[in-house]
Amino acid sequence: MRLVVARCSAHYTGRLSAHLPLATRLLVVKADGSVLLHSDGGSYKPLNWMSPPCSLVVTAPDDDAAGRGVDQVWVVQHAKSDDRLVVELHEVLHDSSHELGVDPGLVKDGVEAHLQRLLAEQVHLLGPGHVLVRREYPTAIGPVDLLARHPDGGTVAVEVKRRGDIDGVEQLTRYLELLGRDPLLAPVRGVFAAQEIKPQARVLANDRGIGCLVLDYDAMRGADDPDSRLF
Amino acid sequence: MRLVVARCSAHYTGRLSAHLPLATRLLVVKADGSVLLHSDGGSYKPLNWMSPPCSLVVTAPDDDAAGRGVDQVWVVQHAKSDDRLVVELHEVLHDSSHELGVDPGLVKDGVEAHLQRLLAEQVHLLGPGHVLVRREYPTAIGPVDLLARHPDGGTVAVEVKRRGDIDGVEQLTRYLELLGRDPLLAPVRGVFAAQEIKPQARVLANDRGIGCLVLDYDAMRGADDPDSRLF
DNA sequence: CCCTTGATGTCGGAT
DNA sequence: ATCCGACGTCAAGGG
Repeated sequence: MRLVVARCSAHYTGRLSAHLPLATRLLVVKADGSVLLHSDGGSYKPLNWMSPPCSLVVTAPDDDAAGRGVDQVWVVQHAKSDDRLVVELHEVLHDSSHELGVDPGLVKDGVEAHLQRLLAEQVHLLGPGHVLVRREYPTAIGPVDLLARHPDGGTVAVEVKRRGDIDGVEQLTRYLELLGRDPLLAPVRGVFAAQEIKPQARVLANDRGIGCLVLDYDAMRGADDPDSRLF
Repeated sequence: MRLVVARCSAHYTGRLSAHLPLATRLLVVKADGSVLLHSDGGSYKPLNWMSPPCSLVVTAPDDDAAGRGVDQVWVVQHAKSDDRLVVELHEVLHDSSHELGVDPGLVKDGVEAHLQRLLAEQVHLLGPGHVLVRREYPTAIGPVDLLARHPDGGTVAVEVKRRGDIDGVEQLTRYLELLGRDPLLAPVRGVFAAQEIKPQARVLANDRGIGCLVLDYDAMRGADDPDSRLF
């Protein structure tokens, strides 16, 4: 990994065209040739970048560029598309290289898949007497997150989201329409389950006769395994 | 901006919990206190990070951590949520600070707004005899990208996207339903215009009687102003 | 390999 | 401030 701090300007052309005026920025060149241009603020997204696979070629400036005070020109070309990033470095304030090695990568916990698994284990949260049929119940238009038997007969289709917005209700609606035609399943009720349900989503769900269930992730995780709450 | 290269491990807790095993990484501390942990590969997204507003506190390791070889501990706490990133630095290989100043920011071109403007100017692409009514035609549920008069009478509502997927067709369908009730506009045809139209979106559009128009951005830009193709 | 969905999405504009 | 949609979205999982 190479770290360069320099006054620079940049042009990107590809899916759009973009230009960065002259300013002092951090340039990161990773081992795979990818390049990031960061300013001293904002979030983790670089001002400009090139994703791998790509190649970096450093050249001397032409006469015109040299006249504008350019010290060196970086041309970063994507290997599979015509995306191209051209950086003009005017003044290099820092330049160092470092051997980092391969990263073991991030270990995650707590995403939608986990919520889905927990609700499958705690299907009683849908109401007493519910029995899980299966997770990821397949349909022609994609898998339903959870399918359960309703104690009064019929079936309950559950869409699980971390944050429940209107799209999730639309998605569940499409499933319900399809599943409702199956005489082995009908009648099919719908439940929209999420850690947080947006008001608009709740209104739409109610309007369509879909139930809403707010999931308490910490409580569900605690019920699943008290020890795992420690971290 | 502070750049540190160090062997480190990290824990994040917040919207999820995540762990980074010990490895050599780049740590970037920006002027606003935000922190990025980058490996020497992957994309522009860091392995772990904390977005502003947040505060960084560097402390000495406790006895247990010191026993594991930890040299210093960074606690990065988000100011408005309970998101927290804890980094244990085992060995610092590089540490430098740099004054970058404020960045003037990115100048973009070529997004959906530009496509919309070009199609408004080249409304003949909808077919001969079409006349533009207006861009951003207001409705109760939001503005329609383009509204035009059809040569055979009635109106054409156009949804413009860079990449046309199923959501855009749904959006246009809602507009058509609403606009069709207006006797001054009816009958209202729909056209889904995008640089690229996904097969599923095309099928759905056809099924609903909505026309599909693939936009050639370069050609439209060239027709608009040949010089602007140079960059 | 293409397609679909989720994301600690991020980011910007409008309400 | 919140809500909503676009993004050079990226990245992972399934057919």
